[in-house]
Amino acid sequence: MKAKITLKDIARELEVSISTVSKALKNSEEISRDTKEKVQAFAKLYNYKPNNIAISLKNKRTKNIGVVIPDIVHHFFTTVIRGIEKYANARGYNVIVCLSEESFDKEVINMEMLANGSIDGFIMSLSSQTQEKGDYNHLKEVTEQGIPVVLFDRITHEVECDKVIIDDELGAYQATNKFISQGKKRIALITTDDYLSVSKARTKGYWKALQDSELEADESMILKMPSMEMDEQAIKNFLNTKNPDAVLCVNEIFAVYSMRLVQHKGLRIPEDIAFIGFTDGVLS
Amino acid sequence: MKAKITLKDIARELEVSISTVSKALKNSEEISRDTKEKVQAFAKLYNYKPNNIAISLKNKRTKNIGVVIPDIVHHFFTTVIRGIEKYANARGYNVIVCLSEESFDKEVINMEMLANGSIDGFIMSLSSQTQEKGDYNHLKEVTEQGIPVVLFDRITHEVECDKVIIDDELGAYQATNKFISQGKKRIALITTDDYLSVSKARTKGYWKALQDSELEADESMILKMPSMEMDEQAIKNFLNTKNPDAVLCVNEIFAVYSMRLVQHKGLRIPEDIAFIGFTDGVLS
DNA sequence: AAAGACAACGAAAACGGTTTCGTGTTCATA
DNA sequence: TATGAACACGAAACCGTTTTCGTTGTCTTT
Repeated sequence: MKAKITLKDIARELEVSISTVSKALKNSEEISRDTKEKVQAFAKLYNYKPNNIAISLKNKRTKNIGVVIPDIVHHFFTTVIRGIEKYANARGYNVIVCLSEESFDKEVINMEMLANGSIDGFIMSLSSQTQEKGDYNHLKEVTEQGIPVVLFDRITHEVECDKVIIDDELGAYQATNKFISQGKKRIALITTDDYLSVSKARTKGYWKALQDSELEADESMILKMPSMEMDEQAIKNFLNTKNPDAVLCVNEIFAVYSMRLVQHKGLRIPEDIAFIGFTDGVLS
Repeated sequence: MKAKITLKDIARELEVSISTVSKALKNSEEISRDTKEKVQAFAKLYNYKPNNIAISLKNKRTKNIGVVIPDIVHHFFTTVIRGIEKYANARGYNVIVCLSEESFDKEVINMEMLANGSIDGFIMSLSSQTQEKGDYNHLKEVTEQGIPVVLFDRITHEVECDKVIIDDELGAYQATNKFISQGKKRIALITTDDYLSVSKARTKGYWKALQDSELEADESMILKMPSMEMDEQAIKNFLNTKNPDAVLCVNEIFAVYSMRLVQHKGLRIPEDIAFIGFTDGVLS
């Protein structure tokens, strides 16, 4: 086991000072050609690599970026991580991934851990519990400390920071309009509870599209699932009693389950009943 | 913007030395009750949190663990990450995720970055290119430096380190036997090239099961896809010419595509043609 | 009253770098 | 010959901690 070599080691071996070694490796003008070559050759020979931690401490920047998301076994979030990682890596940054698992407490703890010097900035999507609770003090604290935060997808407007979202309201509006223009009359929506900002926006877009049309917007055509857990029975009942000819689903899962249910009933898709589901993941 | 407070700040305000503050916060016996209370109260008031980087430098451990995987938009790998993250987090560790994107060079670069002090250990699954190339020097180097490495799923036996795998050979063997016991005669295998250790093991298990049975093992019943890219035409041709009554697929994707193809042909599953695919992901 | 014990604290080194600011040579110039 | 650049290098501070090893002052003991 050969331990990592440090500036001090090189300095001792070559009988120069640490400062000289440091400068030589940076190709500083102050160091003579001779010395530089000697030092650089030695460093290469022993495969010297500066210690990231020491540099971080000195420069007060870690070249790490913290990504905090509610869930990782999820096509959307992994796609985002892949994008972040690619971009970050090309710029010499590393990505620290923390999972809140939809829990407020975990989100807070994770952020506090990372905020104590481990990262230069956050990219995050809020946990459902956080959105439900409406408590964003942990976010405000880190921004007040000067740590940049970027919120994506599950965001809040109560914190001053950059945000990146897809226009859920517009998307739902357009999807619903598509149904309308196809002559669908009984357009249902299957969504989750409103505490998820995306669901809320999509519901809003759906509602608006109906109000802007001749069709009447009917609260009872909306099925709000209390959690992300699948409740086939609830969907079944809903579809049977409301008998829609078009269904907008706020996510893939709901769409796929619903489609299976109506297929079992012998209905044709999309002639008898049409579907649009959000996010174009593996299931689609 | 209120900057983070340091030991030095507290020491200055309270007119004691840095060492006293440090000890007081650690509830050291050498510090008087009075001083400890004063320091601790002040620290709490100003929300003092020690700087992770400084501690890392001092202790020579980062409480970070590096996870290097080939791909993240993948049910299996995300499930693993979730498991790692959960376990790590409970022990105060953070997870740095690096993606090799199946590239040898990226894998090497990522590991070198992390190995310079950023992490205490690696958990990784090899990129396909690395397995193809058979070059594991980057792994050997970090282990020689005393950095622990754990390989999972896509492993190699050429590096001395802990490994965690599922018994792919046994799994394939049992799956193939299941087909045989169901009376299937023409059992095909759709796999990738052998450089992926998992594919190799699964192919071996398939082959062994056939040899152990009365059925003849026929090389031509094995379709080797040269890459992970889907080539529908190749599968189509294969299924048409070989006309199997059972197909073992080394991954979900192959299975789903193949099933769709035969469904289009009007065959019944599993009566006319049965399928078994590895990994129980979203697609399944 | 001198000596030792003990309590409470501070100085300084260390982790591994970067960077500012000397300092001692050598050499050309007035 | 004295002056001053220019050159090549080293000392030391600094980043924020931890930790060892003094150094005080007070109190007890003989």
